[in-house]
Amino acid sequence: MLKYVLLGGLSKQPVTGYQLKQFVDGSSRHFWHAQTSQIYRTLNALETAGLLTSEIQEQDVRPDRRIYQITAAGQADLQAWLAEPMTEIAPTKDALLVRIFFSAQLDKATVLTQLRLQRSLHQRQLNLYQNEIADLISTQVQQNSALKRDGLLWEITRRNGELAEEAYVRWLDEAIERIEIEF
Amino acid sequence: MLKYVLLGGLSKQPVTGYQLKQFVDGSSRHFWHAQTSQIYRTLNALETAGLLTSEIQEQDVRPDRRIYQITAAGQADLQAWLAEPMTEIAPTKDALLVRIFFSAQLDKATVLTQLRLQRSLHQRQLNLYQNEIADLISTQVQQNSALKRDGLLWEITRRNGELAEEAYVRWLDEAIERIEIEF
DNA sequence: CGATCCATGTAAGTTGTTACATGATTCG
DNA sequence: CGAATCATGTAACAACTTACATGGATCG
Repeated sequence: MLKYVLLGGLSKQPVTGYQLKQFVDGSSRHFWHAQTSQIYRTLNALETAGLLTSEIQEQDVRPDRRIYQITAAGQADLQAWLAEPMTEIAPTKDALLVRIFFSAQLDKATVLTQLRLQRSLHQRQLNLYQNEIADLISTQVQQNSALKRDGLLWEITRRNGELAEEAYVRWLDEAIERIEIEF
Repeated sequence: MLKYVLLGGLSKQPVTGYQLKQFVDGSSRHFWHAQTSQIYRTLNALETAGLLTSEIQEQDVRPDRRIYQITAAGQADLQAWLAEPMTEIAPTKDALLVRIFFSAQLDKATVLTQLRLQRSLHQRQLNLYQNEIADLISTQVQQNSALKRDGLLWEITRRNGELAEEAYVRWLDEAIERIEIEF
């Protein structure tokens, strides 16, 4: 799966591993993430498989860098994967839900502190989607009109994050209220 | 993390690996899941660490089974973990969002088919939360009044699934409409 | 009589995390 | 002058997935 995130990130222009890491920490952070070490290992595997090539670009000021470029085989693999119908829904792994589910022995104050802290974190994430990320996408599209089709998809992806965080914050508010009264 | 799901599943009564697998495929499915093989391996590790013990129970009709029981050390470890404040939000990994983000080269019909299929799957999941899972929790609590505190937490966890799926379906409806018009 | 349930695991492989390692440049 | 940014990786470990393996009992 990281494979396709990287191929996707390379599908527009050749970039470095470092730039892909920034993509994974930035734009793609809310639907896929990875550590630097894993990115470089996956890039090596993709190069071995012939889905991308790389070459070193020497630089005077900054350290030399390795530029990765997607091959025709890589593009074909990516497009085939993108078109594959998904017959399942994405599984969730959420440590907060695990904790809540088993928290019957904890005292009320501990549970409430946990939920309130999460509320502030998710509220901040919601603001990020509504402001910084929304602005980023619209400036990107305005600067390059060739990205109109991409821009729509980025906006749709962003909107998923916004709606998901909205629902999560609403759920936390509900949960806090119920715990206060019934726990 | 699976560690705590298993300790949590064992915190009420001793059960078998098979029953834990059913728990992981059932009630805990929407916040944590695992394969059978991983469950048995993790149970071994937990036993080695002294967080649980096991003994074989012979059965006439059915195959013999190994019953796992949490130790005092296991209970302490679990409670300490439950009380730990979470300073980050759960990261998302969603292959549909990866696909949508990079789908600019695909044709409209393929993208719409993808989204509509996902809509039907998430709608079904939403119904599950609203009906089967809600009923399951309320019958469990009615049958055993000692589970009132647990029942509230289970219900809160279920409600997270319901709100999340509601938001996801709403997002898919929005996305389908925008793609139909603007893509 | 075939599918499903009960019940437990091993082996091999892939994916992901954490820690470590290096070193120049630019910004405040 | 210290922190952050640019830039790339290795090593070790932990977590997770997929495939394989077995075999009786029950249900439709």
